Amino acid sequence: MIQSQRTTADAATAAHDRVFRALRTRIMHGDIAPGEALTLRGIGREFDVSMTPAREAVRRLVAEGALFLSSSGRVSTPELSNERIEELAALRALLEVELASRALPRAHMALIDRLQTINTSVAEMITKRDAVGYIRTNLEFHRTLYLRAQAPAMLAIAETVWLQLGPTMRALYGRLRRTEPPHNHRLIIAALKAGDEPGLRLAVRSDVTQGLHLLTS
Amino acid sequence: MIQSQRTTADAATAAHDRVFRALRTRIMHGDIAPGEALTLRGIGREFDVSMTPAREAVRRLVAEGALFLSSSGRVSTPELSNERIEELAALRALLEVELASRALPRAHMALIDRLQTINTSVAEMITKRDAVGYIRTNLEFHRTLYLRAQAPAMLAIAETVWLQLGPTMRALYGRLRRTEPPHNHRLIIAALKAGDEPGLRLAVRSDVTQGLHLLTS
DNA sequence: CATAGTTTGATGTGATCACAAATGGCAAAA
DNA sequence: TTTTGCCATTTGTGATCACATCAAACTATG
Repeated sequence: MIQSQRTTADAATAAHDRVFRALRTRIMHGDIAPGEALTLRGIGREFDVSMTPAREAVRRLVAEGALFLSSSGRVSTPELSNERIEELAALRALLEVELASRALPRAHMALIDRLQTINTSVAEMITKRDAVGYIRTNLEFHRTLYLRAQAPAMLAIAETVWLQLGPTMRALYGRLRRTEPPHNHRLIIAALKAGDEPGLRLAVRSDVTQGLHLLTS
Repeated sequence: MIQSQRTTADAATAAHDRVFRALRTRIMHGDIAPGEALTLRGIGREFDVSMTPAREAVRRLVAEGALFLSSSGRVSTPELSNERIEELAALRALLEVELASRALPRAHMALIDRLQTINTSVAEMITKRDAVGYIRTNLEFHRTLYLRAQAPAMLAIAETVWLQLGPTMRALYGRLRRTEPPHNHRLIIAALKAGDEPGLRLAVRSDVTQGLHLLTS
């Protein structure tokens, strides 16, 4: 087979973008362990593309902080120091409290219903001890809320923070053995219903930083 | 000439990284106007590399939001809407107030002296009406302060925001005809000297958002 | 003169190749 | 047994090419 590339105007996305999106979702959801190595040829083989699109996807992910590039050019998921984890958690708190606060005046009943539905899934993942599923549904909960903030740049930055924390969160929650339903999520929903901004800010901050406390202990 | 690539262990940085850094600095400092188009072959010709490193550099910059990628793959600097500018300014305020606050307890006299020196350059650029020089020295002022916060992830995100605002700031300050010295910078320095955290937060916020007000008016 | 169709040049994309460096395993020596 | 040196394989990098697409200039037609 020679030169059977997809055309750019194809219904399907360009190859490098397809690879990029797939890897990004995988990393954000914690499918890949911290420190796990990736090779360009390996990525190319998996997605049935040459090294070129694989390299471009990797470059984008490195730029987002989702992948770590060693001095010799080898790529792997990052192994975060405790200081870095604390800093990223602080960033989440800073950004997500602001996003939630901006979403509050726009949060109508339909949104709250949807959040409650997602929250059911989150609880289900916890009881099933499905770490990846928990991370995925938990992020979906947060993203659904923040989309209402109408702040795309801020949301994009929050997502890159999630991305950097992805592999570490997986390793963290994978070790965790708890079955409590998501208490803070219910506080968030309650504050949304009540239009209670200080309560909402506090609930979001607690939800975001609770994972950190589990680590330092 | 065939296969005369630099080796990765060379003293010189890899080609794609060299191109990336050069373009990034250019964009952040406002050397490139909003909406200006770039071509891979053009970049390659300018830096004397092939399309491959040029493409990788562009991919990284697109991932950082420094460049806009049209649906047909053409790249250009972004033309920001007013909403986007306001959002990015809000992000700057959020992040930089936090960074300054974290730097405050670590700010010793040597740092303050250096900030004052940089501030002299800033004032000089203003009187010379050198827009690019003003942006460069102004960012140097902020970066010098925030480096003391010991929060690399947060500083990195603040820099990507600067990057996105680069071309627009240039267009903005280029139109601007003012010769006032940087008042807010002096407030920042005074607050640092006094160890006055609320004053510092306010001064940083004012400094960051004042540019916005010049736009909306 | 204006507008629609056409064509030519420019541009991005992905595949493939040659090369240098790094990595890991293996063997030989202490 | 441990350590050191060497070699083969793997891996990233950059150049080059063929191709599809796009944009702009140009031409023909009304």
